[in-house]
Amino acid sequence: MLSERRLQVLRAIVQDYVGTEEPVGSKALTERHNLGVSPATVRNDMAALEEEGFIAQPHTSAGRIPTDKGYRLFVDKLAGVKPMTAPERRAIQNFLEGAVDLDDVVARTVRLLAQLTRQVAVVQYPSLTRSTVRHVELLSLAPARLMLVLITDTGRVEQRMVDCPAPFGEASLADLRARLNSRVAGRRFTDVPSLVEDLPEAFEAEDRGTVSTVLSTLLETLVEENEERLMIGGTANLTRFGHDFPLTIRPVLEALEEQVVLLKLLGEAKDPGVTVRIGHENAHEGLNSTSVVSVGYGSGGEAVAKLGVVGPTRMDYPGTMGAVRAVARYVGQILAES
Amino acid sequence: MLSERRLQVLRAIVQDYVGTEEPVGSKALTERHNLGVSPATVRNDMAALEEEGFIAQPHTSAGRIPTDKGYRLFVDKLAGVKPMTAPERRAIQNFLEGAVDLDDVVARTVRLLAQLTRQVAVVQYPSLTRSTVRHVELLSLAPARLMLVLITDTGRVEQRMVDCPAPFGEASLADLRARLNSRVAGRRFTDVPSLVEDLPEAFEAEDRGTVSTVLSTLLETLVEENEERLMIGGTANLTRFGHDFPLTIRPVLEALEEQVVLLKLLGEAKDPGVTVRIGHENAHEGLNSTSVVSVGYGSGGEAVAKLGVVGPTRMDYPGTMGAVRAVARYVGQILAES
DNA sequence: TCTGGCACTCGCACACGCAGAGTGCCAGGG
DNA sequence: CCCTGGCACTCTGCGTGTGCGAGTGCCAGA
Repeated sequence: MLSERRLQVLRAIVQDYVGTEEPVGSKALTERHNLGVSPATVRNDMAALEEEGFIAQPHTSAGRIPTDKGYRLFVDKLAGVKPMTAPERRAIQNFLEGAVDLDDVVARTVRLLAQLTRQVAVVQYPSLTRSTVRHVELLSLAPARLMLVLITDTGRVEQRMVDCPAPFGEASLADLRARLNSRVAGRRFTDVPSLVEDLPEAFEAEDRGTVSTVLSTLLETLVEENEERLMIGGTANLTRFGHDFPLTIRPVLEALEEQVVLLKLLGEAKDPGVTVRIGHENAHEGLNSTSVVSVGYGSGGEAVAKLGVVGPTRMDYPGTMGAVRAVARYVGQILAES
Repeated sequence: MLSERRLQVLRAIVQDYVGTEEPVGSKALTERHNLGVSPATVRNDMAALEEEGFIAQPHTSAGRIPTDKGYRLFVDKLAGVKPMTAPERRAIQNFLEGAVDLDDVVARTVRLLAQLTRQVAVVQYPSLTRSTVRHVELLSLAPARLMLVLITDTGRVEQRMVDCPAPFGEASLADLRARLNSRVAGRRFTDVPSLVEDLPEAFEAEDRGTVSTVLSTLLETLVEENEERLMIGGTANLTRFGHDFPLTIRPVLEALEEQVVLLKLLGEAKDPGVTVRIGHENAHEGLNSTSVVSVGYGSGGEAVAKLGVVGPTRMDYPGTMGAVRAVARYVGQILAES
């Protein structure tokens, strides 16, 4: 186990490196933080920390920089979450309250997060599986062609075309619409399959094919749309990455364009609180030199989606975590109100 | 007026510079293109071209590079649009045909354009104003709260909440729905206002307030949604920009995040054919070192939206223009079919 | 266990010199 | 009149060499 002072040294190294972006040496450390010991002692501690793999030196006779393992220790043990100040909170709230619809909420959240953290922000649209149905609408576009519209309690709208096996009369349509809504309105998506199972039986034989088709389209929508959408922003902040960044930035931009990758990234965060994945902890190798800070948010007590930021491993973890947590909280409030 | 040979020299300079990304000198020019004259002669021509502002040298005793004005002349007079090859056309068609809905069409188009041109692709969603109404649906969510859903012929769906001044019965709702659809279905958005003008008069006095509210919401949707959405992709291609690119890339990324800027950019292109805006011709100064190649596309003969690419001024104009034009054409076809 | 001292190691910035590419200009020839 | 070959000049990029400074590791002493 590392002594208390060595942990303090590590903390100091992380803080200084995050601030200056330059390897930090023993002398500078003792000057900027009053550790109460001399540089020589700090050097010994550094040697030990390096031995354990928490810090490394880019070249012999340069200062030390934290490794992924070092950041991990820092995040887990040495740093808390820095809460937002009262004015910041107010600003967040004001900014989000101006939103007019779900798209706008998400768009504003992305911009807000990017601005607060000065990093790349990623916000997942509220997921369908955990939300509830507000309304299902069926429109007849042609004799054997329907449009299915699904409206969720988070304000999301999904539409699907349905090609019917047989023409479907207006009366049957109205009947189906009414029955469908009385069963599923207000219910959770996960409950829908069992609730509509026996619906075709209530109809004439000639209509059953169409009813089944409509239902299976509805169920498909619930599942398929779990390839959920997300929005990203603040990519201009990537330019603050580092000096050598043509090489660093490219894979990151590529990864950010792959929605699948990002969704997996956010999905991996299982904690109820803020999750941090540092450098090589990220499965996708394009993101090996980045850290991802994410958290779930939701309209009720429960998380319906995730949001987070992607930035260099050399980031201000306490501040970023604080911002992410605060934004998630207020977005949740906004969603609950609407 | 410039002599024929001088134009050839300019063309050769543009082609070589685009290929090599390095200033091109008189000797290299005569070697790579058989102009039939000596380097010395070419030097004289270059001096003249520089005098006129078509080319410039980064430093004394370096080769020449084209200026924005040089590219402009090249695009206008010296180069055509390079048509896609047959296999390329087939590939485009196949790729786009797999799309399942409008979002998917746009997403695929973006990826396709980015891949073909190796640049940043921008695709505007088919605009509302020029498309026609397929269906208007009204749903009652609460006694005095309706949801208005608008479905366009391009498959786009917009929804709006409507708070009614008075409760609105199911019968009135069905009536309004029927009347509304019989008037506007299949009609152009621009025609809608005059078509629904007198609708409230057909209703009982107590319902007129609500009907008016619904109508004005509908009209608002048409106008307001002209803050149209768009999708971008291929930002990773920005890394191919140049050597000094931290400085170049930042404002570009910033500009790309401002939807307003991009929409204005695309909107400026008035030509029926492919439009090219080179370097400083772009109003937004973050894009002063980029060129924008754009074109309108549409489901019928008429353009309902724009798409294009953003890349360095040093780009392969004929190839890019060909790719943009071809993609626009096929997207139009796909939209017409669906 | 901490401290001060000391020798050592690198990386970085800067200066120098050289080779190569490109230019402008000029006088001569078709 | 236009083109050509030649010539002197300019500038960039690159490889080499040197000095400085920051930082380290180790050791002896408190």
